[in-house]
Amino acid sequence: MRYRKVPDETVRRLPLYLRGLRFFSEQSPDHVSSKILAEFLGINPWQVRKDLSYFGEMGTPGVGYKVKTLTNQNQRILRLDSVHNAVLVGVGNLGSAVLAYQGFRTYGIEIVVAYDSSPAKIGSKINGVEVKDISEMWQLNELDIDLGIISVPGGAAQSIADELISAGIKGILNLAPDYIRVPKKIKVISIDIAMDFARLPYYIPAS
Amino acid sequence: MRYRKVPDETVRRLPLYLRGLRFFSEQSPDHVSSKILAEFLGINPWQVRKDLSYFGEMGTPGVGYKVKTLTNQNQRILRLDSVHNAVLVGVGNLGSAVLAYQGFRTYGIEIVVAYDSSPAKIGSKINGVEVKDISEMWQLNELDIDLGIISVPGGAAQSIADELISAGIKGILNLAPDYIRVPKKIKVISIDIAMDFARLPYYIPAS
DNA sequence: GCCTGTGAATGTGTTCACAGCG
DNA sequence: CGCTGTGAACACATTCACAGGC
Repeated sequence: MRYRKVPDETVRRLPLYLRGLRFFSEQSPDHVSSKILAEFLGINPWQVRKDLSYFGEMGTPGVGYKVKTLTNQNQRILRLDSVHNAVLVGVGNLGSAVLAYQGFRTYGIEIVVAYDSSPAKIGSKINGVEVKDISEMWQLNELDIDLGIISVPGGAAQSIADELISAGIKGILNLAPDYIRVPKKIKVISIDIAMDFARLPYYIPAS
Repeated sequence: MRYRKVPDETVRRLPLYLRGLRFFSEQSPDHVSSKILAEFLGINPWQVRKDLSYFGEMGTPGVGYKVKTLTNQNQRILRLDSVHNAVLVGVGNLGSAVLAYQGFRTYGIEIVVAYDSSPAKIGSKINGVEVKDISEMWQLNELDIDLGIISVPGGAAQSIADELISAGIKGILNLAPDYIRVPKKIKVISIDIAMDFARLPYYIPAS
């Protein structure tokens, strides 16, 4: 199966494997089997094997996958082997929470600067990150930042995205409830927590 | 195509259509076409038509879909036509942000109580929602709550999920980076922002 | 002429079953 | 004998193309 196109769903699961590998590396073993890893993550063993096989032969028959090696390979594939700097725009409730959240660091991603339009917030520091005036976003060009997080209210995301892109950002995590139109070169991943929450009742049998 | 099984991906998009419909209802028109709606949401017209057709004939050829009617139908399908009460567990950064976030209300979901283990937080009110001691979660049984949000640190989600389920919760939005094992009757939707963010560099061409 | 609804065709992802290595 | 890697079978989702209603 070498050299076949990697399914997007496989890419989506790569960070999940990283999460599992991190867990097992804190435990004991040198090796994990697809079965053990899958069980921990709540998926099937053959899915794990198939996913990993897209990138070459990663494991050893009869033994499993070497935790450390697989972690490194996985990080390299996701380009998480080098540090990525990120900018966050919109220091509201969600934006502040994201700033305070340490979870990105474990993947080698660091938020180095934030922007907001509210005078009350500009100049302050949240979790060690300086909040600057949104009208100074052009300065981003000077910095080595390739990722952006948009956590502004609905309706405002498109113009922020445009600014981020013209400031050289290559990938955007969009937390606003807006569809944003971008050039093909730019990758957008959108999360709308309210939308995900809203489909939960569908699955609940009538009370 | 009547009476065929509704694809999960279609259900996932229903709240998206609701988002679009809300936008257009604030504008002018009685009707929207699949083309207009699709363009606003960043998807294809035929996807919109196919999705909606699973639930019967919703539109009028030559005219489009009636905004108000489609909104009502959509809400009924998602069971968002009645109010749902929710509980949130874990009033950290993310949990507080979610409490303060108004976005759920527009879907008819209301967080009515929160729990945390930190004495500093217990007894306080965040955005009008009282924070109670996590050891009192059994009291949930008394209330009419069917949804739960888990926003505790990684590693703690499973035990919280167990408690929520034994307190009668039917659906869980899991924001913690944990896989949680639940009975078949219970629906879990998991969001791991860090994980989604972490696959962004994969799509960015080498700098 | 415009727009919906939908079978058919296509594309994509998952699951299976097993050959082959350690 | 356990576990990986993978073609093949299957399941699911998207896209197309167009018949038919307004």
